[in-house]
Amino acid sequence: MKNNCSLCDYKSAAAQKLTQEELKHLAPNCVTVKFKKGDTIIRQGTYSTNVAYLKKGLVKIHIDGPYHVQVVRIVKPRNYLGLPTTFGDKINQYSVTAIDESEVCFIDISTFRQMLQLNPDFTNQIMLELCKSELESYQKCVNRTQKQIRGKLADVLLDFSDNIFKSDTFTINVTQEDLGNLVDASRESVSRVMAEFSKDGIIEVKGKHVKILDKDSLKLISKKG
Amino acid sequence: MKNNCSLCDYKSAAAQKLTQEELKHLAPNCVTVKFKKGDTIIRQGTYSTNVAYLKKGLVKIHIDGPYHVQVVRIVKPRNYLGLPTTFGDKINQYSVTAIDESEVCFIDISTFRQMLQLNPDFTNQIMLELCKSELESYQKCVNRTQKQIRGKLADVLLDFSDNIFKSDTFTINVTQEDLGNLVDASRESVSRVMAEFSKDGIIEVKGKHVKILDKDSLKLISKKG
DNA sequence: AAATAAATGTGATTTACATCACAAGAAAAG
DNA sequence: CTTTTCTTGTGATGTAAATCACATTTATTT
Repeated sequence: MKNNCSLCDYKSAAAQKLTQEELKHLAPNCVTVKFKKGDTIIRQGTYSTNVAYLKKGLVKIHIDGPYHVQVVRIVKPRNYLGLPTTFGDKINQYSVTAIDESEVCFIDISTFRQMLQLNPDFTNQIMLELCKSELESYQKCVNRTQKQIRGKLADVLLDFSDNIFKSDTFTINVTQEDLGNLVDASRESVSRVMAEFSKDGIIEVKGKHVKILDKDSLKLISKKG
Repeated sequence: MKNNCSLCDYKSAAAQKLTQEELKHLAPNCVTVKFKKGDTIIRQGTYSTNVAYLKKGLVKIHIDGPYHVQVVRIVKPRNYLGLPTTFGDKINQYSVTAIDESEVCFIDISTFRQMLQLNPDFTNQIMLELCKSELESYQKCVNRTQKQIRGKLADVLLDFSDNIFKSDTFTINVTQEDLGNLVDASRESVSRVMAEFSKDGIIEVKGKHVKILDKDSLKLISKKG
């Protein structure tokens, strides 16, 4: 697909720091690829050759653990997907899979490096994002290991509502097994807790469609476990 | 303390990319501070105003979790301590405490930013380290949540032996409570597992002094749980 | 539309740890 | 050197959540 990065409506915060000149140079060195639900965008263990950037859709980042997969996080558009794995290691340390139909822009790594060399504002923004996501991953890990399932599921529901879908009603295109892998619980436990939340009138579930009825209760459960 | 960064024997991989000129500029903008065992180097919740770099000693990075502290990791010299917390947020998102007597170099953040602007090799190295540590934190989180205590303790002992002390005998200046917070277990469980490892002839413990007798067993336990 | 596969719901059972409770050692403070 | 505080060891008890085992519902394929 022929690109014109200058006109791209989905520029990252970092790319917005680039000059017209630099964007013109970027255009021939990146490709946009569409993925269907369930498609693998990045596969753990393969060589990482490009920086991936999510323009549209929704994806999950996941790692093969010693016993089962762990879903590290759900990522929404306007975020880079493979920065640490592209820069930090030649081999991808995690997989990325489309949850909804998605559009990903793959940027040639040496071109990306050139941008870093040329434009300090760009670099600064990228570093900021790297740092933020590292801090976030520390915090997430603490919650994962210390909170119990009810609290973690409440967190996830709040995250979906507040950050990802920005709405009290949303459709989660992931199985309960995925949710389990996201909060380090078995799918049975997820099922039970979701049923409990429903029964208590905190959420309303119709298939994959979720409506949050009582956000305050969720916040309380998130805090108190 | 008056600095001469050019002559510094503890330069980071990144700082080694700096020119004499740049090092000269760096010198008046950083201070080296000594810390005794138990001293707080960075305190979660306070403003972060400097980049911290560990020259000598040993420190732990820890976060206050919802129920108890989590020791994120033990850091050995020639590593930055506060990059994500300094760049990613105005407020420190974690604490750093000296485990052994330590020397930390505090670098003024605007000077550090200048280096990033001036020297792309420096920047590249810093970014590499950021990415690596993010990947590492993903991996650690997976292990933390999926392995059981025996496996996690084996990991820690192997990490001490292979990476931190680079010796089969070492002195861990941390309590079993700390070890518990490092592997997400109670201090009682740590005590029990250590006793078990001792009984099985895998390690020899005399107070805080540990000798690894059977590394292969540890590796096996690390893998199989 | 029928057949097959995938995802969920729910009870019964098991388990790895936490927590509690207290004893005994080791360090630090007086 | 003695007292107090911190750290460790070890049993008994409790518990959140995994696992097992099916039943049932919802998708997908043919």
